[in-house]
This record gives sequence, structure tokens and C-alpha cells, in this order.
Amino acid sequence: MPKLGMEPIRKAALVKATIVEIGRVGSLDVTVSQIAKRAGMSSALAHHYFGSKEEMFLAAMRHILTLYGAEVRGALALADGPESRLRSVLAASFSATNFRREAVGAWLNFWVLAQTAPEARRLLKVYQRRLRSNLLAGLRPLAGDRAEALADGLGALIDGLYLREVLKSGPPDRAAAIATALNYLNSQLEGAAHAGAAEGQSFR
Amino acid sequence: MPKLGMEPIRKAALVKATIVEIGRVGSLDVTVSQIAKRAGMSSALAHHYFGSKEEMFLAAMRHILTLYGAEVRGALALADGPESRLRSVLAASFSATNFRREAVGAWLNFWVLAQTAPEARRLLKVYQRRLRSNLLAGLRPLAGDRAEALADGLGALIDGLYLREVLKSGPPDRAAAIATALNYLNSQLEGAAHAGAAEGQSFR
DNA sequence: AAGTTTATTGACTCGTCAATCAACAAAAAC
DNA sequence: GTTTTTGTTGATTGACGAGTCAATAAACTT
Repeated sequence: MPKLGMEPIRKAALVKATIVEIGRVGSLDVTVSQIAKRAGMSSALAHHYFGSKEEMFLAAMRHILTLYGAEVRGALALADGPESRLRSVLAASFSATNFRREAVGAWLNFWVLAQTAPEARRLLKVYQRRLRSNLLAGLRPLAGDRAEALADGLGALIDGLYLREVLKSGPPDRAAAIATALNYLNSQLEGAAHAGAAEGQSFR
Repeated sequence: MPKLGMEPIRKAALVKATIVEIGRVGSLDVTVSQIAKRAGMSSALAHHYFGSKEEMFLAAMRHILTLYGAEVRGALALADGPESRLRSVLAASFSATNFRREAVGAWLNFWVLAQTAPEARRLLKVYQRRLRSNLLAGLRPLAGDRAEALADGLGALIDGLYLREVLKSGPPDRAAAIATALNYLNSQLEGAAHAGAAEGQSFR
């Protein structure tokens, strides 16, 4: 039966299966055998293609980030004007895709993994930088030099809202999350309009 | 050597050791033997007092939440007036304690655990409800009927800021996190003032 | 003093799992 | 048409780990 050119197909199947299994179990405590079985092959073959379980996890994480990136790009392509761009980023961040069990499991566990696996941390940083840059593109025309601060706050708010929606029992309310984020934006932008230029908000 | 009344002492030592080990390893992938060794006893004794590893995790989570609760209460005791109360909650949420390696490991992994362990989810809900109620106490005098929405947003923002500070490389910037949260508050309250709702003054 | 409760551990059971290997099959290259 | 490359797995290795248990010992009870 051995057809050639199996490698990409097998790898893709394993990545998908890895994400599904992590979502099913809710932790990184999944066995290579489970993953391989779901992907329709022996565990030996999984090792053959990925070398180690950790490599599988990292490939899965890359895949999740790629999906998210594609979703953002897709939404941005239809946007015109800064406000529309911001809305697109929010829509993508709170898309139904990101609330599927697999995606949730992946994100939560990748945060844990990022604590100790340098490559995972690197990937997470890539995601955050991209999100930040997308937000900035929409914010700069609206907020000028306050854009940086707003982007940081909004980025954190997005993560926090996601976390809460995901951990609460019952179905997540994506619209409410988006509304809260938009509300943050509106009030910050109104504030800038009233105050005129930037004013140093000194903490402490 | 068997002195009596060891149970609470042993349990406390185990809880502490559990948290330390989770922080050290960065995941829930710690063995009972590791924990017991750090707590200065045999793994059999750990099982004797806690029955299972899961019980140890839950006890550790309860302990973390208790510590956090105590910190908030302590800060609130010194506060006078709504603004001061809000500030206290923020200070406690971003206290140095919460950024120690053990606490970080605990929080991240408890989020993961909350996906599947009902008791963990319950505990997390208790934390969120308490945070929300503390925020509301400070917000209601300032924001009136908008307090609920603000508390939800601020709660998510706190979690999100914590997540970001914790996952970025380098030392966390607690002051920046507090500043961002205060900035959120200010702009939301100013918005309310303009809209003619409750009387809200900006505080910085 | 005999019996009960509490504290404590080393040794053991039973299972699991990541990773390796030998071996087999088919296509491609020579 | 033999050799090499690619695909594939069952069986095995080697390690580790959660939870149990029997045994030992000190303290409290009666």
C-alpha cells in the first residue's frame, strides 16, 4: 500500500489529531498513541515523522497560529478604513473558530507550555506582535501617539475577555466580548478627543 | 518520633510543596514523590493525608485563592472611599506575590485544570465573583448603573494584563499593568461624566 | 498492661508510555 | 533486476509513577 509523498499528509493528519486530542483531554497529557490512533496510523509512524511528542505540540501550535493569522488576514482584506480594520481584528479574535473545544484547549495549554518551552514562547510572541501591529494600523489614524498605549491595553483586554468567556460555564457570548472591547475603544477615543493631546497618566 | 497532631502541619507542607513544584516544572506534570520529597516526607505519607494527587492540586488551588483573598482584604482594610478601594484591588491583583514563579505556575495551570475539573472551575468562579463584587463596591458610587459593565470589562482586563506580563520574557512591569487598568477606569468614568450619568471624577 | 489510634516508611504492584528496532512492502533509481 | 529510498507496523525496551500494604513505633485510652 505504501504510496509515496505521504509525509505532508501524515504530518497534517497528526497535527490535526494532536489539537483534537488536546481539546478532548483538556491538557497536554495526551499520549502519542492516542494521537496516532486518531490520525489513523501507528504510534511508531508518528515518531518517525515528528521525532518526539514535543515536536508534535509545537507543530500543532504553529498550525493554530497560522489558522488565526489567516482568519485575521481574511477579515482585514474586506475592511476599509481604520475603524473597520479594528472591527475585523476583533471579529477574528472572537470568531467561532477560536471557541471550538480544540482551539480552547490549544490556547490554554500553549500558554502553559510557553512558560518553559522557548519555542512555544517565541511563537506566542509572534502572535502578540502581529496582533499589536494590526491594532496599531487601525489605531494610529484615530489616536495618534496614544495608539501604542491603546493597542497594549486592547490586546490584553482581548486575551482577558477570551479567557473569561472560555472558562465560564455555558456557551460563550462572543458578541458580548466584542461589545466590551468596542466599548473600551470608544471611551478611549472619546477621551482623547476631549482631552485633546496626550496627557501623562501617572500611575502610582 | 511520631508526635501527634501532625496532620495539619504535614498537609500545609504538602500544599506549599505542591505549589513550589508546579512553579518549578511549569506544569501539572509533577510527581507525588517530588512533592513529598520537597515537603520532607515519603510519598506514601502524602497519599495517606491527601488520598490522591488531584486532591493535592485542589488543596493547592484553594490555598492560592485564600492567599489572594487575604491580600485583597488587607489592602481594602486601609482604603477609604471608592477610588481608594479600586486602587487597592488593583494593587493586590498585581502584587509581587502574584508574580512569583510559584503563583504564576499555579494560576496558569489552574486555568487549564478548570477546563475539566469541576471543583477547580468552581473555585475559579468563586475568585471571579469575589473580584467582581469588590470592583462593584468601588464602581457603583462612581459609575452608577454602568458599574456592572465596567466591572466585567475591568475584570477581564486584569486577567489579560496579568497573562501578558507573566508570559513576556524579562521581569514583569507591574506598575505598567496598574497604569493601564487605571487608564481604562479613567476614560470610562470620564465618558460617564460627559454622558451626564453619575458624577465621576478622574483619579490618577 | 493491653488495646487503640496516629504517624511513618520501604517495598511492591500494576499500569502506562515515549522511544527504538527489526522487519516487511512498494515504489524509484540505476 | 538489483539496490536504494520511502512508508509502515508489531513487538520490545526501559523507565517512571500512582496508589496500596504490611510493618514498625510512638503516643493516648482504659
